[in-house]
Amino acid sequence: MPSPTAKSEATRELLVSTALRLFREHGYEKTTMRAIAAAADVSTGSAYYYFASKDDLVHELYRSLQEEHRSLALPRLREGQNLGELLRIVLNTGVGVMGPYHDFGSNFINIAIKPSATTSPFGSESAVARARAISLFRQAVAMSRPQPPLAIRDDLPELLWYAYMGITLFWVYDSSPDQIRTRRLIDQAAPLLSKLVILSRLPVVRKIVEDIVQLIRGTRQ
Amino acid sequence: MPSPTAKSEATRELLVSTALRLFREHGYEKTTMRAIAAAADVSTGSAYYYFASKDDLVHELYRSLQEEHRSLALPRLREGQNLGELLRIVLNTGVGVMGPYHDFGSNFINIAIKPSATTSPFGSESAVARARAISLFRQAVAMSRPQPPLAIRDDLPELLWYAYMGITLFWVYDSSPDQIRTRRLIDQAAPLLSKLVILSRLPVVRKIVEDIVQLIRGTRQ
DNA sequence: ACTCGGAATTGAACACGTTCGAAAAAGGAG
DNA sequence: CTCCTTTTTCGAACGTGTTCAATTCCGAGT
Repeated sequence: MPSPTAKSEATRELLVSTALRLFREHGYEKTTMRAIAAAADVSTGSAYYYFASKDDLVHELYRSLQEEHRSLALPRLREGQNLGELLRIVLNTGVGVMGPYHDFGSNFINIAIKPSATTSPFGSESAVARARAISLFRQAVAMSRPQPPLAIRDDLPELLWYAYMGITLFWVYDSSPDQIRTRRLIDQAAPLLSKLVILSRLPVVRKIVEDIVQLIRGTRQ
Repeated sequence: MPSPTAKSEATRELLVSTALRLFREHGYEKTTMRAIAAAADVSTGSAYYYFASKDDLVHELYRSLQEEHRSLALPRLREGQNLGELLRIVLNTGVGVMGPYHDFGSNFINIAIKPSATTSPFGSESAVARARAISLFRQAVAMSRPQPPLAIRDDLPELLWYAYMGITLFWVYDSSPDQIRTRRLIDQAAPLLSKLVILSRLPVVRKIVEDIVQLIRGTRQ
């Protein structure tokens, strides 16, 4: 894709929308590159002209879900709620959005985990996407009353995002109908996380929390 | 593999050792099933007679590493050390054993993450392998002085194993030479975890810790 | 209007993981 | 030994993701 713009943008979009539809309708494995290309009335070679790999197409789904998560969650957050409730909303909205794709949740992680590519939630190359995901938690933290202690306020969103990653992992393995167990986990974990934040005010605890924050910061290179 | 024993056991072992060698020498992707079969002087079909998939072969590597981790770590643990030091040893030994395979660390996770198969560290089907991994931490906990609070002693090994999984994830992304950053992380995190355990004695903290333990237990179904 | 150069498209081809039907080897019972 | 079943081996073949040389398309410069 050398030139910045062109009417081939339409082809690209068509491929994305086709791919996402097939992913939703037939799952990850049944949706072959040939099938996507055929459904979009282009050759397989053309599909590869726009997307470097099948994973790259899944990456589009990933971004799409992230945006949907954001646009669904933000309006549900009300200023002044306590952190636990806000977290509950953000997390539940998250698994709600992912729900239709539960059957290939593991493929998500497979792709997300690769240290290469822009998809990985951890790799340095996806710092932008990660920051955007974390900003959702930052918003929740900012809206919460009472406000979390200043000492951790800046790092809390990232920590909460890590927790979200853990819950996502649980979700992948959750074979209960409608992933009801994940919902229960969230309902319990959200207020718990909130309590932990409050706890960090305690003088004894604060020392260690500061150590932990330092540790996390250290991992950022 | 219907019959329990046979001299075909030798063929199986040959395939395993060949595969592990090629994995070590050429990495994950360069080591094709055809290459493994050829190096073991059998047909690709035969390789599939013994192993359902390439992942299955990686699973053998996984188990091999786990045993090596165990047999290297256990003799290094001394009764009476504090938990932080014991943890440091277990964790460092772990990443040490994995070291030679760092280049396909992500493949490990890819395979481990699949909700199917016996490989997954979380899936219910690999309860045995997971229990064995956790037992290494149980040993460390049992040897530590002072002993962790009774309230969490039983669940602590599993929690520590989760921490180990997190560190492994960090290790996968650690591109520093010899994964030195992961070593630093371990050296900091181990005493920190130990301090957290001590903290759980505090009356205020204990309540929440009990909630967390309940939560973890709940996730076990 | 013509040419030219890059953008876009194509379908065949490759390598890989995996499957499969059939054949060879290995036992075991008579 | 012979027959029959079971285990083991084989290699061709399939479907997939991906690559690539070749071709067509299209717009800008003259």
